[in-house]
Amino acid sequence: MKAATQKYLVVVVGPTAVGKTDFCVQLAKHFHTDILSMDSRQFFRDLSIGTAKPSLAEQDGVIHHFIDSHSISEEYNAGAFELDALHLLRQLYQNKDVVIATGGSGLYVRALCEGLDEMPLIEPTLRPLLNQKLADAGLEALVEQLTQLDPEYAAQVDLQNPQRIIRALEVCLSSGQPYSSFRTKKEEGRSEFTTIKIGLTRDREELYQRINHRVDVMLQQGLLDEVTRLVPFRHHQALQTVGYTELFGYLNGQYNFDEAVRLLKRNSRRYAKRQLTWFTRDEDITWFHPEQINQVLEHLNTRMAQ
RNA sequence: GGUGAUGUAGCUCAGUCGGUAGAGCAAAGGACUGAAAAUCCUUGUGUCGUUGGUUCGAUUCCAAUCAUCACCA
Repeated sequence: MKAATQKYLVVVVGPTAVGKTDFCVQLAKHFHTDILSMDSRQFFRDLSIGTAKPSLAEQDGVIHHFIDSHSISEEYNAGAFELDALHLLRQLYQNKDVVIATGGSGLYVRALCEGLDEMPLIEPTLRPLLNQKLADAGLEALVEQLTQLDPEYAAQVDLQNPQRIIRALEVCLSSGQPYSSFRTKKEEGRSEFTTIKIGLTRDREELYQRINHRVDVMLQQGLLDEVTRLVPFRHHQALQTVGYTELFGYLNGQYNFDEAVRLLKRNSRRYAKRQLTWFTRDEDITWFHPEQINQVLEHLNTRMAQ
């Protein structure tokens, strides 16, 4: 019927180092289309080696969006990404039927595929204040404040997680309304395009070997130099990142270089585990091994014919 | 060949004056609505090297044996 005008977003997710980049470049070439990155750290121009950002050679002529799109001094977040990415997709769909989106940041993937609830603007001075209160008065004080402003949310959040509590308080204090009143979970979905989600995974042991090896390669490529250059910016949110924090610790003299490498590998493995925890919960994802490109193409054909 | 030490969780080790064991690291599982590569929660059963002996009962004592290490020849 309207198959000719149907638009598709092929979403490829998976843990770090599983092999998404190479896989997606192949997919993009097959569909003669672009890649939209959903990776919360590859946005930043000054973070390259440590984020395993695809080099120009690896991009192999395929246009990658949301890579090198921001400066580390910018505060970027999942809500802004949702708006920017949707805007870009509308442009791309003017002359493409398929776009590939890939990344490992679960919240950003959700923002693009499902959409986040609309939230009020936040008064930017609040977060520093609340962080100060956390340091001075402790978590209990924040919990108490939240219990008064939004008892409903207080009953369901992890009350031991300061970031969750502070975010909720930011919303409550900025808007004068409880955070929970905005969390309507209205299942927005996307009417403009059809999303097909592909998950890439490997045996845990194989994945961990790849992670360990990739860290060694990053170090050979000059990760330590990259991190050293970024020391003046280490307090930016963009640099609260695996690969950077461990080497900052070494440069600070907190431990020796071998220990930094050990921590870097370990934290990368743990990050991969967290990604898998997030993605395996998503029942819309169909899982493949990165070498199963032909099976994936078959799967996509079938889905697109429906 | 002799003497001594060691052999307990994936790794490094502690411990049980005989009542089947616990730390650190590693690891596993989970949560997640604008900080998300962030943040937070939970999780320790392992032939106590092997085979015998003593004992109501042995990982703990004794003997033999194997392995590893050190020293002496």
